[in-house]
Amino acid sequence: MPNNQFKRGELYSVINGMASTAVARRLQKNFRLAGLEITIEQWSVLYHLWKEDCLSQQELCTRTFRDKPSITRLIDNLEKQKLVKRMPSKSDRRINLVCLTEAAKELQDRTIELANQTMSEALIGVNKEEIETVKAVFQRVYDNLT
Amino acid sequence: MPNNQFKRGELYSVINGMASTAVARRLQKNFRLAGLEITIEQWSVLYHLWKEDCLSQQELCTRTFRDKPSITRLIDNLEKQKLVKRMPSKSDRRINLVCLTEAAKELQDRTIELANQTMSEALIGVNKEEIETVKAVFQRVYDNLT
DNA sequence: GGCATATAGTTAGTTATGCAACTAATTTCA
DNA sequence: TGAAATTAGTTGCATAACTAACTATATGCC
Repeated sequence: MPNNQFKRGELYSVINGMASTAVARRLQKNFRLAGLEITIEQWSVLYHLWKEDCLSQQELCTRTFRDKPSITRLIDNLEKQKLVKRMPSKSDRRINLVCLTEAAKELQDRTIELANQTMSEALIGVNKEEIETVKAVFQRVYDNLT
Repeated sequence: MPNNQFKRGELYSVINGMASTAVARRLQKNFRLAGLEITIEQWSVLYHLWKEDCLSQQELCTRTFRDKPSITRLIDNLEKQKLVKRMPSKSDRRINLVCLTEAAKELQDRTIELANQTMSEALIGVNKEEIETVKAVFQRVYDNLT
């Protein structure tokens, strides 16, 4: 495999510090400019709940690639802002179902519009095949390591 | 441009949560298993100093894609562990030059070996052109947003 | 039934990130 | 020359990350 010809530390720097944080910072900034007081981390949780409401915390861990304490505290903060509510599951008393409030549902269109604008800006000059390659590589890296 | 056919939130999830943190977590774990008590963030600073010693904090901001307070505190912690030392610049008294200690120089070979192993594992089944595409896309995204 | 094991979630402690506001030194330029 | 603007670095505050250790509920199996 030709991997050994690659400067790995360089890719490490790139992956860990550059594009993801540039996108995240810009999206966060756009939220702020629009007067929205949520963090991108909180938004990424809401994003999954908009696709499917009332997920367990464990399910949110899986879908957002976070560990349990991180989700616990993100949900704590989202609950403080009255954007989600913890509901006890009836079938398994260990489980909290995390459900959207009306306020969170109203955020959906505005923030997704901002995210789309931000991603459009970020992806100027990047074609579809390149995006597919990035996604495939990331999936492969993730699968290799978990 | 075909970007509008792409589900942007999906890429956002991928970029923000998946591969980079999987790589970071694995590298951090490998450091721990080897008995090395440094964080990957600290390592990424050392990595740039191994390439060129005695950089200013501002230069480290640029090279590691971090802001000034982050570098200030990373250097604080590295200094506590006696891995770097702040040296006042003679030509400009505003500047701290961050220089490696002997202890940090001894870490270089061991940790770079671990990073190479980790990246090899992460990149199994990913070919050179795909890596080049990822790097190019990330550079483009970064340039688009900064 | 009851004990061992697994799973869901929380808490504590340390590190890191981002922003805003600050000090100190340097540069610009009228 | 000297005031204004710029640059380097620090500090305070809030949020978020990971690990390890914890509680509570559910499941497996003898």
